[in-house]
Amino acid sequence: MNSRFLSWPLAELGFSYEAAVTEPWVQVLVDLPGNQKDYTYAVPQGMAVQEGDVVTVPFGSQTLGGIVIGRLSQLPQELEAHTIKELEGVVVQGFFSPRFWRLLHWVAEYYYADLIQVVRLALPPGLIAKSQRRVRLVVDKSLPAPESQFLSQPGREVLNLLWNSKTGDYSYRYLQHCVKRARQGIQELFKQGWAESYLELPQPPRAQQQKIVFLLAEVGIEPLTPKQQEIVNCLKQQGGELWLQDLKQKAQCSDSSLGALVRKGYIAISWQEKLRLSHQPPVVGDRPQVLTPQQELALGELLCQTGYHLSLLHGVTGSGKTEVYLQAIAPILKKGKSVLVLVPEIGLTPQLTDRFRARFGDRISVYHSGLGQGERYDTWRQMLLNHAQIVIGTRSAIFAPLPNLGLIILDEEHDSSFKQTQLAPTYDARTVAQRRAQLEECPLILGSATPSLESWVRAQDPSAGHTNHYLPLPQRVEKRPLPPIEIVDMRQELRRGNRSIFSQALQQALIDLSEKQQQGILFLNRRGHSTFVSCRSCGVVLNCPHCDVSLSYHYQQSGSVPLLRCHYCNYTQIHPQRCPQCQSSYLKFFGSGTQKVTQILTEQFPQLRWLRFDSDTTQRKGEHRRLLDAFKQGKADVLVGTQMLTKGLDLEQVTLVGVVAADSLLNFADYRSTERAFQTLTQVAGRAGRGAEPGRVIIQTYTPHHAVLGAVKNHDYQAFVDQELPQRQALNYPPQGQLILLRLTGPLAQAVEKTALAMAHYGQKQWGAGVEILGPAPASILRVADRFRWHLLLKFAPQHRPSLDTAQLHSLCLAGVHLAIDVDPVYID
DNA sequence: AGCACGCCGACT
DNA sequence: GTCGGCGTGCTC
Repeated sequence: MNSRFLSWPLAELGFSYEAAVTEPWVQVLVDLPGNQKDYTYAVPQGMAVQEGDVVTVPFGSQTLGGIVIGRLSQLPQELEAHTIKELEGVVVQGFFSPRFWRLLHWVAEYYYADLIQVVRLALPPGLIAKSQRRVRLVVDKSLPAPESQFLSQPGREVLNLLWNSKTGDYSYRYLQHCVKRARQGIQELFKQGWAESYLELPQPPRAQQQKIVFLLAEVGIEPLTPKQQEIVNCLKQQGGELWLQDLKQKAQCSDSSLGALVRKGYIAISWQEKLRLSHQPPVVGDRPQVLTPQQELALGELLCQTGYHLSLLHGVTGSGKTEVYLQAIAPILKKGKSVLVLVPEIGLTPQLTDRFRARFGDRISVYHSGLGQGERYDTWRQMLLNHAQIVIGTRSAIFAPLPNLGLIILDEEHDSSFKQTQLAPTYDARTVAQRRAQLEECPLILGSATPSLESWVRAQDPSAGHTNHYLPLPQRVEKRPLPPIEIVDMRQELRRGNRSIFSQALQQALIDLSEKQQQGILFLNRRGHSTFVSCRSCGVVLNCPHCDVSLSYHYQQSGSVPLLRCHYCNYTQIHPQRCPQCQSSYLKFFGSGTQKVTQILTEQFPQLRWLRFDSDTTQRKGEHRRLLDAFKQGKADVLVGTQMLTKGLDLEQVTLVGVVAADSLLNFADYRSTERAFQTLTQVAGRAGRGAEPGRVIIQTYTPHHAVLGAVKNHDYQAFVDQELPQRQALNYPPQGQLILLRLTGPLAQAVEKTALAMAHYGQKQWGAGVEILGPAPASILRVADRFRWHLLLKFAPQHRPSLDTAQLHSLCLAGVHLAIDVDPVYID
């Protein structure tokens, strides 16, 4: 008997035997790429199932893996009982530990996201090897072959194939690829009782395999349709073999057209183990270094922590935070526990991973979104093994399923890439890390030269008792000085007749650089050549057709076509010869980007060799590292780049840092702009003088008396806090108050605006006086990629956090309008 | 992911 | 009409 039949009467009569009877249905997140829904299954009698168990379920014609995300005592209304299938079996019990499961629930609740979206973050793609449907002969092969006149053509072909194979057994899929209308043929064999279908049990996860497509022939007997020809051409161009996924994307085709090609014998599809590319260059082993007294002090404090603790390691640039991490990790590993290290971007910090690897060897694994599928799966499997290890990863690695966690470290904790902005859940790895550390009862270390105000306040919070610690490292290692910072007033340069983008001081510093054979960095936060193009005759500015922003001018190299590109939606067009409005040929470029700076360098300082380091030049995988290695080996004198330069690069030979224009950092409109400007400038300044030679920093600006510049110049974090914190407190912004941003977007301006107004109206009634609603207001750039954007900002004291009814909010959205809920937003644009 | 379904054009 | 080709949408 089946538990469904036993349970129904109870449910219908409204009995609840909660303690004695487990719920008859479960919600299962099926392991399906891109699937957002959960599916309901019946629990067979005698099967003990819990949240977090990995199960196999029948799904369509296949058997798939999934994870139980909830139990149901009642069937959802829209489902009919007879459509519900039973769970097939439990593969692993207690796959997520109860505390990890609680973390996921907490994240879903805090960020107003569906549990399913959170669970997905913690699961690797291809959770379970899918079980295969197979067909095998059940006739005795020592007897003569069965009479096949009862069969149709496909039936005969299938029988033939099976008969001639050694085992009389093929996968359903293989038969279908070999034989036209194989389905029909197989059915006939079943009817005759000559064959049966069975499920190959799910294998324990094996080496990750992917489908690969081989080109067998360019010309064949059967003619091709244009679509098929296109696929063949595409495959040929790629060298005759390509991963199925890539081919489908490149040739824009579906599997039905590929199936046709297989039948015609042009291509073959098979499984192949995906190459794992994590062959890292070997690193020389290294040993713990002698610590400075300050490092010693901080480490001492960290080493005596047991249970949950939060420490802010506030170390100025070059103060040796990494060495403190390394020495804090060693005893944790000795105790047999694992360590999670989060960094903003793996690609930007190869030095950090190298350093860890040099110290701890193969106990390190790296986990981030840039990994290939197989690599990621392997790393993830590795993490489940219960031995002490270190995982270094980016934001999503905070959900790494490490059992027995002994320490979490967030390096460069101020970095905004720890916050997910667009996709739900809009989590902040810093916040999640704190919660996870509490649940795992382990210490958390936040490290930065420029801590976020939130973390700084939290670390000093007297009400937190003795769990919160502020650990300063105010000096650089080996008594190296922090570089002196000069603020240069560009208005005066102009008055003195210097129209160059380089001030006198910076020009002289660049000349010195080449004479002393030293290296320098030039920073500005604009890529491309010019930020906008305008017509001198009619004054028109060339704008993106899809966004309310100007197009940037990109000039790659002499010989290539100059382009106009939108930095918001990546729309690209060829730079026109003439003004599209008045046909004049006087188009002028304004605003400097990295390309223009390198161009001017070539003109004015031909002896200096430069490298450009921004998202245009580092798009290809491994390009970061290649550029940095080239620079380190002295193949260039100057590194010209954007924001990326600020992220923890440790380049010992750099003595000069020039900020070409600080103003674009100072003039942002949102409440964090001052904090961001302070962080960016301090970080980029910190790249200078990290080696034996002292450094020098030149910051060019049109607003030299801006208060932030004063704090940056004096390396004075406290001064920055003293200016900024009172302002935040006065207006109830974080860290005092809390924010939730409701982002509304849609293709129709009116619909978005109306929705925003309706939502504000609803909120006023619903959320009470403790919640201040700012807006609704159009975003600073109203239209991006043909979507209009409106915002609603909720501001409240932590105790007045509203409970948002997300279903209700979504129902307020007019047709085509999308709502994204961003809790603790970092950018409000 | 895989499979059915339905639409479309080419051919009996 | 029928068949193959091909995109779309559903799977508890």
